Amino acid sequence: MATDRLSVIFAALADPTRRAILARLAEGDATVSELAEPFAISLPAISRHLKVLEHAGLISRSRSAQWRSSSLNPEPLREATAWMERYRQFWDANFDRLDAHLRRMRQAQATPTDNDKTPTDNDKQ
Amino acid sequence: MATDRLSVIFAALADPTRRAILARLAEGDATVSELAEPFAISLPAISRHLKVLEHAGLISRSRSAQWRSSSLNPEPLREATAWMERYRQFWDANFDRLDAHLRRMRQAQATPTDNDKTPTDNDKQ
DNA sequence: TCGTTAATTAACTTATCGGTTAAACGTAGA
DNA sequence: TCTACGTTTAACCGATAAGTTAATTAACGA
Repeated sequence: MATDRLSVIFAALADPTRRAILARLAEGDATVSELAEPFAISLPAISRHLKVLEHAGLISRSRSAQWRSSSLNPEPLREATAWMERYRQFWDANFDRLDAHLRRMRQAQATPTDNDKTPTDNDKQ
Repeated sequence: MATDRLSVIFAALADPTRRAILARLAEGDATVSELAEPFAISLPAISRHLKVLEHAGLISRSRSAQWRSSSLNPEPLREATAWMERYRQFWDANFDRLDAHLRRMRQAQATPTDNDKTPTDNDKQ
C-alpha cells in the first residue's frame, strides 16, 4: 500500500469492520473487547484493525489498568473530505445545493443563491 | 479486500496514482496514454488502475477507434463524502463552519451563526 | 504469589495488490 | 492486405493485508 498520508487514511476506511468501529466510537470511547463484541472475528484481528486506525490517526488510545480505551479522532476525515471537496462541483450543480441542505438541517431562513463556481486546483498526487 | 460498495470506493482512492488520474480527469476526458504520460509506470499498470477506478464507478469509459477515453464520474465521491459527513460534527464545532467556508468561496456576504448540532445515526457497516 | 482477565505479539496461511515483460487484440491507414 | 498504433490480457513476482491459533505480556485481586 502507498504510504502517503491520504492513502493511509483512505485505506483504513476501505474496510467495513473498521468503519463500523469508527461508528461505534462516535457514540463514545470503548475498550478492545467492547469493540470486538459485535463481530465474528477474533480479538487479535480486532487488535490489528485498531492498529490500522491508529496508524491512520483516526483513533487515539489510552490505557488504564488492563483496559485500552480507544477514542475517535476525526481529523483525518476532515483531510479526506477536503480532498474530495474539490470534486463537489462535479456532482452538485453548484455549491448552493449543499448550502441549501445545511440550511434545511438547521431549519433556518432562506438564502440567496448565486452561480459563481470556484475553479479548483489539482494535486499531482 | 471487502467488496461492499463503500469499501471498493475507498480502496480505489487509497492510491496516489489513481487520485492523480482523477485529478487529471477533472480537467477533461483523456485517453489511456494521455493519462499515463506523467507517470513512470508502464501502460498495463495504468490500464489496471483505470479498471479499478471503473469498477468503483469513479470513471466511465468509451471507445472511439483505438482510443479509449475516460471521463470522471463523481457520484461515488458523493457517497463517500456522505458517509464521512456524519462525523463532521466531531471536527467542526458546528456546521456553520462549512457554511462560512462556502460563503467565503462564493465571496458572498456575511452569515449569521447559530449552534444547533444535528445528531447523527450510525451505520453498522 | 497465583490465577484471571484484557490485550498484544508471534508464526503461519491464503488472497490480493501493484508492478513487470511479452503477447494478443482491434482499428485505421498506406 | 499488411503494418503501425493504442490498449488490454496473460503470466509472473514480491510485498502486504486480513484472518487464524497459540503464546506472551501486563495489571488486578483473592
